[in-house]
Amino acid sequence: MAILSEKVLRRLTFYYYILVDWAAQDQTYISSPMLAEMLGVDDSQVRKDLKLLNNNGKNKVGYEVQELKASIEKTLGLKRPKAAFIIGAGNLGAALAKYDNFAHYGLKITALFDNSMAKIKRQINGHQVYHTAQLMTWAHKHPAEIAILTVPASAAQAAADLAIAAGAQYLWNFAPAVIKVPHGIKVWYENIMGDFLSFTAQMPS
Amino acid sequence: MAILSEKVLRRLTFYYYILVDWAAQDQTYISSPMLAEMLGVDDSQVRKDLKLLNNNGKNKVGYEVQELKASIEKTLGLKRPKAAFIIGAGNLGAALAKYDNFAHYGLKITALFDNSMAKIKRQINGHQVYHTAQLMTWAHKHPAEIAILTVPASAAQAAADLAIAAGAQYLWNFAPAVIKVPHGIKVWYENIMGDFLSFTAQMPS
DNA sequence: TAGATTGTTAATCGATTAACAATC
DNA sequence: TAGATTGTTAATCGATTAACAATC
Repeated sequence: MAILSEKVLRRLTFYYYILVDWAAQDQTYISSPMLAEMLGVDDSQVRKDLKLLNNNGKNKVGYEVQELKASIEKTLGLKRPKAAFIIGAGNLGAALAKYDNFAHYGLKITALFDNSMAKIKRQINGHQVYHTAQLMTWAHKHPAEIAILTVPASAAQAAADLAIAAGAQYLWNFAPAVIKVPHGIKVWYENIMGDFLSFTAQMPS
Repeated sequence: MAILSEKVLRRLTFYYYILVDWAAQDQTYISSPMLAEMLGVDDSQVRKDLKLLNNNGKNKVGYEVQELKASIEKTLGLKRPKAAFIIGAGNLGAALAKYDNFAHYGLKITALFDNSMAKIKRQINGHQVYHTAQLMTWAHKHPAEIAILTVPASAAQAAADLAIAAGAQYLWNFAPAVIKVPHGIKVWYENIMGDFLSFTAQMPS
């Protein structure tokens, strides 16, 4: 299968949300114009996207809901287990550690790390919080390919460097900061504050 | 000023993060090749973006850091106060209510609302949690243009309908669900789970 | 001055939309 | 059958990159 663009992947997740809903309501088929209307995109776009996953629709009725759902699950790797540690045990880090839904999507949180002595030794939703100085040793015993960075902007680069040294190859960065990483390391900017700003920038002043 | 595309706005937030950092280090100028390198985009892209804000660079030295920072702050409306209520006082809602940084970006949380009796009457970071049945009355006295939806997917549509009835025109939706809204209402999908899925879909299986 | 940088136009690239024959 | 829908190609649209004269 060809590599899917970020745009396509993002739409796939929206199709998926809708399919989960339709499956729960025992709907058998869904058509491209229906999906298109719900997402606000063109229906030919939907058909193209689904064709990329080698799904075939039926004329007059559309696509089989269960089949399509399974196909997106496979493409997005929902069944593939992935381990991650969290650096930054503040509010956001804790919220993510409490978010049990991650497990449904294949993500397993191994532990949290923080610089603050006040936070270590606590447990959050069954996950232990350790001092960052222990991360290298921990990651050696519990390898994780993903690091979740929920630190302040000023600590983001140091956290990224540490995560990479500990073997993480995918950084999910929630800090409002641009970080520099070696070639081959992937960074996803979960730019919540930035998203908010671009959202509100649409408002009339 | 022309309406800025979502792509441009997103880049502006990244420039902003860098400028905050450079300003803190008392740097006077920054050039487009420097910004481009940090963001991984073309330098002509940077110059185009900055030109959209009517910023003028100086040959040989680049752009004035403080001036550019102020200009982006103005464009993104960081100084314009905006009120929001949160529907869903679970972990994510609580994390957002605790995130004091919002205030720096002009967002004021007025209150939280939840369906669960167990959660109401609590305070989170000084913000009161009320029952959703009280939202209409509350919003009448404390109008807010933004509603932050941090409910489970199954409750997303109902929360959206309620928020709109209460006068919100901008919905910041953290629930993994596609919602239907009347024309004129803006929705921003903060698709954390979806972002994670598109991120990990890049991984080799 | 020489050389780095801006501002801007033209070229390229990729994503979205339109259109329509084929299908059941 | 008639009509809704798929699958796919062509056309359009928008965003990114390349190129370079002008500048200080």
